[in-house]
Amino acid sequence: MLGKPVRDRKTERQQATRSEILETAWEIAREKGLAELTLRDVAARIGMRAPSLYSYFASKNAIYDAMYGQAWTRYLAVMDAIEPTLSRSPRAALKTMARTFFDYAVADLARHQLMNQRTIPGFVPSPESYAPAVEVLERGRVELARLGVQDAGAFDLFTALLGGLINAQQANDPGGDRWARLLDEAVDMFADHLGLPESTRRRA
Amino acid sequence: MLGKPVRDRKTERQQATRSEILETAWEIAREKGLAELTLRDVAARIGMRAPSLYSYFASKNAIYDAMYGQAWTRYLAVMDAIEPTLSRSPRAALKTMARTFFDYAVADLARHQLMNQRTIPGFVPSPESYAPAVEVLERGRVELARLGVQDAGAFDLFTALLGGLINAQQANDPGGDRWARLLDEAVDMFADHLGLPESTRRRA
DNA sequence: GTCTATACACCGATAGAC
DNA sequence: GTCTATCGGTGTATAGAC
Repeated sequence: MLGKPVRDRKTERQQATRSEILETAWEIAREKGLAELTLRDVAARIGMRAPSLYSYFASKNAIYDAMYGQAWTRYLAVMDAIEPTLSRSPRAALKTMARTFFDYAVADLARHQLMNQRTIPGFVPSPESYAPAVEVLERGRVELARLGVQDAGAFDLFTALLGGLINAQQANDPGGDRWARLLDEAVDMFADHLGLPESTRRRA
Repeated sequence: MLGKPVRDRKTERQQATRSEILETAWEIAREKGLAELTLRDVAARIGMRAPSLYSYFASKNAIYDAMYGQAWTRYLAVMDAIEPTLSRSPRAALKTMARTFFDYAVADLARHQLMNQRTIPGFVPSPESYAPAVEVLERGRVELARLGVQDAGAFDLFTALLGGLINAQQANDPGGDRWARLLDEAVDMFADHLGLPESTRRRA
């Protein structure tokens, strides 16, 4: 009686192939656009035929779903990295959080579309992949509460403001900074509205 | 020698059919979603076959394009209607403008997707159809300038804020009012930031 | 002149041989 | 597990019926 091996080489191999598929999918999405991703294209780049992908993912949407989960999970890691640097000043911390999310969104159009827009017809993230997105939001909510922003409506206002700036930047000035350079001002506007300490800069 | 008739019955008929196609396309988009629109479906509902539509529109995207133009042109009419009611109070006028645009966007999901999002892969509005959208923006810019908001960045901030609220409402609480009820507060926040007269309501 | 039938290339997905 | 073959769907091009 030899018992079960510690490592399951088969599932390890399976996982490696899944990762390879996802990596290739991201690559194509960045090159050609998220919607232009095709199974035949993904398969060809890794030396397979399209139907073989169904051994690793149940459908094309399942691939999108895994990508969605990856994108949000990776952003959780980004949040972990910046958390220690969050200043004691509420405004500075708000600005860092906003800037970090803004930059992550703007850095990869395809990823941003998948994470924050409904650009793939019929795609709805599974609860499993949605979980990290919820956690990002929840961490943001907690962090803002810590900074003195406890009102639920205020948090909704903050996310809408941030999302609006990201969207405007991506849609109307991709690659530029027309809305990016308004980000700090927007956060100050929000902070002023809530009466957070420090700064009172206004426009003429 | 009879000269050219005053009315061109042929182009009249052609125009009528074009309108019928667009009307049907809107109907399907509202029923099934903008992306689920198919030429075969449109054609079937008006008693045609799909290829026949090519006598009236050069492509499917040309249909989307015409719809895009219609949506923005109709909003111009909405602006005409509310313009006389715009109060002398800058804040009240801002709120009316914001609320009007918000309601128009939220009233028809498919229309909003077409007007304000890039949800159709590969669709880019033609200059011709883009014109009314530009005019809406330009009128908004002029109106805000009249109210004392002359800074270009401030106008960009306003559009981003408004767009963010609309987007959040549609994406996260369709049919509800979680972000709709923040609209007046958001406008006040913006107005406060710019130092516009009247009101100073704050959150705790 | 309008509309249709046909066809093409491409897509996601499935069935079954190996 | 990967393949070939195929299905039903799409947008679209074109030849020709009436």
